[in-house]
Amino acid sequence: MSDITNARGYPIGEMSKRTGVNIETIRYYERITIMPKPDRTAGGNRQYNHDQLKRLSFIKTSRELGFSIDEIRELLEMVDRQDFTCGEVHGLTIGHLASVREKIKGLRKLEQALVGMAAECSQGDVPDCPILETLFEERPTRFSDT
Amino acid sequence: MSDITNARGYPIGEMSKRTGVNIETIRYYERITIMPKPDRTAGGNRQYNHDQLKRLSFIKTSRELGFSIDEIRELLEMVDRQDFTCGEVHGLTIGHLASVREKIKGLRKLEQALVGMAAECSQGDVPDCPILETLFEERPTRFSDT
DNA sequence: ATGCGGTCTGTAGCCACTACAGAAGCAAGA
DNA sequence: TCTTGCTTCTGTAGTGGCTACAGACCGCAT
Repeated sequence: MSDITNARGYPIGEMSKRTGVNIETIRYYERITIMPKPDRTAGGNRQYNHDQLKRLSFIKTSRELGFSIDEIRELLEMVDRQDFTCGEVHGLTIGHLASVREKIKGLRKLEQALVGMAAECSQGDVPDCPILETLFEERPTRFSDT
Repeated sequence: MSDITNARGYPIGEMSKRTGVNIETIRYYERITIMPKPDRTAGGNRQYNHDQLKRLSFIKTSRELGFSIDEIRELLEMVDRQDFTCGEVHGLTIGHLASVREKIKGLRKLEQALVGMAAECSQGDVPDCPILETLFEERPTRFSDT
């Protein structure tokens, strides 16, 4: 728990604890080259530095925000090359925001459809169910092209 | 376009056109046994009947409503065995509805976070971006545990 | 020296498809 | 009957973003 640990670098488990990213996932990120190959101990164990911790944390936060790995790769490449402008990053974010809103819209429609079906249902012991009837319609008007 | 086609059964392409399910996906559904093995022509091509068309259409609609393959399998098994009650189906639907609402909630939070980040951004030509700064925070308060 | 937990590599599995390759079927026209 | 051209066939591998092993090795405390 001293800063010597810090100076020596973080083993992978420490990285995992600090960021909340699974150990297997950290190695996966290295394999797909969004995390760099870290230093190794004499015995071959990974040793990360503080920059790498920040990078992993960046990836984690971005994933939580729903950015795809490719989008994150793009962001990180801009950061690495130091040649991004605020406008570019903004654009990427807005684009992602649009797709999130699309997803929400889709899920809302879906929610309404489910609510509608459930409302028609008696919930009784009878083997006669309006939900199944809806699902068995050949061209359910519910989802036609709204 | 006559009903003779109908009497002979539908080839897989016709099934695909009528339901909007990809041909490869129809074969996949057969492989994972949520669609039955259909009859074959002398030459070995699949020939579906009307019940199978209805079944595929059921699967398609359910997928559009976000039911997982396993949930659909469960519904279909109840239908096949004829031993479901309206209450059971209702339960499955309500359970699914809850998970859809969870997803919407998550996406809304995510949306707000993105909006917040984007709002702070000047969108200018400067290589100094509050969005990236947020992403690089070690423990972004934005997502801590709300 | 020993024990025990952390870490290593490599591979396979998850979900729900999708995308081929290369061969064979099928219907219509010449 | 033959050809043309579309459809369908099987089997396998790839997608995204991890996750889960197995079996061996590392590193630190006692």
